[in-house]
Amino acid sequence: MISTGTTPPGSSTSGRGSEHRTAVLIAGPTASGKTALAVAVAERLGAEVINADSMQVYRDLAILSAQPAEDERCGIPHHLFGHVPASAAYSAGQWLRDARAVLDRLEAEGRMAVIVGGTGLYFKALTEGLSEIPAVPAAVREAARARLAQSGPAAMHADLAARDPDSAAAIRSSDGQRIVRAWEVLEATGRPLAAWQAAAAAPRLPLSRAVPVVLTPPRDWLYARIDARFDTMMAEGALDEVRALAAQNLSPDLPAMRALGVPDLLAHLRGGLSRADAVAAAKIASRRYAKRQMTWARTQMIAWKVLAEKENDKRLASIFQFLCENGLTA
RNA sequence: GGAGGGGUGCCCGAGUGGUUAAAGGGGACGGACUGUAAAUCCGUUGGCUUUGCCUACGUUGGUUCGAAUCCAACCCCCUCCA
Repeated sequence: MISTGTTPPGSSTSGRGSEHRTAVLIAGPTASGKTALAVAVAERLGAEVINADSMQVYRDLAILSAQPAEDERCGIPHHLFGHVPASAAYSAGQWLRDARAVLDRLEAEGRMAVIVGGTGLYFKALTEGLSEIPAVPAAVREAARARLAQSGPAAMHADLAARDPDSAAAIRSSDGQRIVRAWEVLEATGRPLAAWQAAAAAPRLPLSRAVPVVLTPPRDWLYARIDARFDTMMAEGALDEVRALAAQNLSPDLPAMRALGVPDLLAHLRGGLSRADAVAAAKIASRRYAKRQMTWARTQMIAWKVLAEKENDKRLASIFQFLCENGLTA
């Protein structure tokens, strides 16, 4: 019940000195101002910043994923930004392992972490746990994808249902991506995905040990910022970034190749779309993504503290008030 | 000035007499979500006093039991000829 703006004194979140919170979690839609807020919080706490954004991990997407530039980091150590190549298919599981390693080190040093990003699933994995599932060999993954491409989602779903009814029942027959996932796990491990997921894993950082905040700025304000920011990205060389990506000849299925703006700018470079149309399409895709993020915040981050204001100093004040209530001072 | 084409819901666009509040797409809005999650997928989208009523296919009028669909006039847009 820390989701109601200002937490009244004496509520369940205060006065329990035994639990100490080791990280500030900052989530929110794209272009909501998370990066600047994270640095400001980290500065005051002597903390280090950890990325929780599925696209900012790719070094080839510095501009398009809006990774903080050197001067924006204000000398504070940043982790898991641009640490993997676009040719890699990163994942929530991989992120959780990477984040765990950084958190372990920071905790050993008695230092706090500010974990910031827009990927709801990553935060969920961190705070609620992610089932331990063996890695699926690349050959199996490719075979599963090939099967989807050939038979289509409905037929593959039917095949899955025959072999693994439990997993299939939880997936729509139109959801190719999840069907493939269930299929490849079954193929690789001989055990249904649903069975693996039924075994809960202990979360690395339960919410009770963190200060979780979600930014939920007014939508009109956000959408205007998204548009303006994409124009800035274009001015900063987004097209060159995509050109460099194209030169690598990567599979279009790779996560980095599907980052917001990449498919549209790629289409433009190949002549299928005017620059103006590509930019417009990228902005629309970004707004739709922001909307999904807000839905996630509203429905999945029930216990998070909601920061609806758009001014950074007000956001900071709310966060530090929350910290004080929990016996932490900057 | 002449010939032809066209004006449809927030936008694009199908529809040429009834089963059309009007296909499809886009946008917008709502939602799902345990390893591609900036992904993938689902729903809603004229109004209301909601088994019905009202408003709606450029405008006005007409034909018809019945019109977005046929006719007339007018307004606007595009192409070609002068």
